[in-house]
Amino acid sequence: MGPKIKFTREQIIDAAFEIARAEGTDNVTMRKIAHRMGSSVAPIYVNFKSINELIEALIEKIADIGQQLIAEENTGSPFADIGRASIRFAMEYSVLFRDLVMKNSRYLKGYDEKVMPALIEEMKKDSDLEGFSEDKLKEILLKMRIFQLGLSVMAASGILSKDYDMKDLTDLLSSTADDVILSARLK
Amino acid sequence: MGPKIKFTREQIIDAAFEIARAEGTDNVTMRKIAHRMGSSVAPIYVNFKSINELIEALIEKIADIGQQLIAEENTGSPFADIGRASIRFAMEYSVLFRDLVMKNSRYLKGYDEKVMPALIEEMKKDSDLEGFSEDKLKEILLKMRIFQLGLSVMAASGILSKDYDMKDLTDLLSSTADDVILSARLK
DNA sequence: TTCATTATATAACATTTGTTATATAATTAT
DNA sequence: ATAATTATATAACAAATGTTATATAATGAA
Repeated sequence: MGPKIKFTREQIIDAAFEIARAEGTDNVTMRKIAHRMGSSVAPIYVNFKSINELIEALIEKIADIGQQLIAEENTGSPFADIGRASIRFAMEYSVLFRDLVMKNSRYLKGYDEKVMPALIEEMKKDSDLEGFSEDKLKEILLKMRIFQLGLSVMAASGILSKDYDMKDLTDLLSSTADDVILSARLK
Repeated sequence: MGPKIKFTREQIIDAAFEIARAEGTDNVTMRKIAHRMGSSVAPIYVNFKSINELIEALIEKIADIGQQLIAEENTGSPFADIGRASIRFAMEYSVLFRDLVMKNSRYLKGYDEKVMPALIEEMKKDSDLEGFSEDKLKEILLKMRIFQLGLSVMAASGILSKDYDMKDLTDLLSSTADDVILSARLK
């Protein structure tokens, strides 16, 4: 009963994603999505009640991509993997990264709070971090989250010279991790 | 020759600033500024050719306020002063800070490039930093700029728990500075 | 085959915003 | 005092956008 569906919910989100990736989530409009799909706005309103609902779904997709990047970085140390994934996200999706940090930080916050306890557990198994109290581990993690965020923002905002590539940034990240850990060791 | 001027360029920028402070630069409109001043849009168009020109002037005012905060933090160590000023800016003007970092990072970049050499010179006079090569000083400065940015973004984005106050953040900043310097000392 | 359903297209409407044309009135030069 | 100047107000226009009403046509059920 009814014609075949030509435009799915997923296609709509994908189209929105491509626009957001290039222009930011603020520049995603119903008509732009429709134009990119070669449709009118009608199929969009069948799948989403409003533009807000659509943007909400889009933000979730963006967050999912962040997760996917983390899953791809798999060196066995989740601590370092998340750092690298964050920097990759900031470099490859700089516009979206800025959107996420600037206007949807609740996603970062929520993710942080969800992952932190697991990271602390991972840190306890790390031989480099043996003998530290739980509080000390938390302090180290906090400092590294802060550094990682600063580095990601710099990469996404073009504040850093273009000379820095992915390797330079991850080296900087691990060098600073060493600094923080070494200094904690000596106290 | 003509009626008295009731709305100056400065008043216009001030009104725009208050709107931007609360709602972000994207939400500054001609009509909102006019309404806040109790005028029509006419006086604005006498002083600015377009909304873009006005926003440009607004961004400059925002950057000026950043400068002013730095000037107010005067402990003799520009290195630390800038860090504290950045955090204060992020906390007191969180919406504007995010605007500046995420959409107008060229201002930060330009400021950075202008101030970096002077900061390096200051670092050379710092007794805590005696004996380091110029390259080593640059690395330390870079790491601290990154950490400071991350901390400011966290403060501005509400990613950090509300428990952290200005003192906690500056303590965290100087503790990490110690980490980086100590670690550099040991290499 | 015929008809109900519904995915899609089109077009209209309301709102917001930048911008401009026109009118008004206050001030100053003469 | 009169006239020119101009700061301001008002209103209109155009463009962009979200949203909705209506029309069209494709599909499956009867």
